[in-house]
Amino acid sequence: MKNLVKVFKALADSNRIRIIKMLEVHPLCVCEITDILQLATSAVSNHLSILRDAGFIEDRKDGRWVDYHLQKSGQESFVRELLPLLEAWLPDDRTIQSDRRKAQSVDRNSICRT
Amino acid sequence: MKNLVKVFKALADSNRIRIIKMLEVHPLCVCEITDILQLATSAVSNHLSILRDAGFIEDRKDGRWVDYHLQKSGQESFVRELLPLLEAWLPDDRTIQSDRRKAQSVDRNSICRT
DNA sequence: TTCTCATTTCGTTGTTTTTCGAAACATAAT
DNA sequence: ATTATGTTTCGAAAAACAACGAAATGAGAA
Repeated sequence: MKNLVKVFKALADSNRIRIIKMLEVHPLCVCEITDILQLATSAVSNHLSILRDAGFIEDRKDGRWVDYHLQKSGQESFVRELLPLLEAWLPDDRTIQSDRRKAQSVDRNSICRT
Repeated sequence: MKNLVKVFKALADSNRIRIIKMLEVHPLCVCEITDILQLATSAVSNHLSILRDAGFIEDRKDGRWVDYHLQKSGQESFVRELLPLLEAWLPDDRTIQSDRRKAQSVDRNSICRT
């Protein structure tokens, strides 16, 4: 029960739903997500840790970046059943469409060095 | 998107999940749910209005009571797809089991007149 | 109508959440 | 080793949320 509430809490925020929907395109690092969401890096990092603790995503070091990707076959059964639903949802949402377009074309090398 | 967040926010609370799981047994009025959750009536009423606004439940007047029931075939597609998942989840949760047992045997006539 | 009683709304309190900027960390590059 | 840079953690401020009791509402019963 506690786990299920944690899973739904993770989904109860529009920025975190945007993150999941852009990770459906392909893995992204923190600075790329920050660039798309237009939030402070610390806020994005916090959202990512909430999604990770709920079982939706996993991180992997890649050079000096940390890539986040969806855990479609993770151990959390709630997540395994919810991710396919989410994948079919919001196909016509303007914000989601724009996010995903940006996710396809971001280049971390040109974006991150402020 | 706004709707989807509203749906997940509605599920991001253990008392509201308990309500949904007990309504799977059969419709209940506010005072019966209050008796099972052991909350103030006003708190239960508020939870019910959040679930109603999200599309999970509907109310119907029955004498001086208001019965709430699940909207399995409602118009909100997110809810229509989520309710079957929820129905399969938490079968072994002690709190849920106890709630559902109580839901089967509550008698509003003996419970409500304080 | 008047009374009763289940339910909703209101006002308040304490907790949780979201966000930011700054500081701390970690790791490549020089 | 030292610097540079992507990420995380910390501390604080504002907003959102859940709970309660009391007052208001509204629909049956008398």
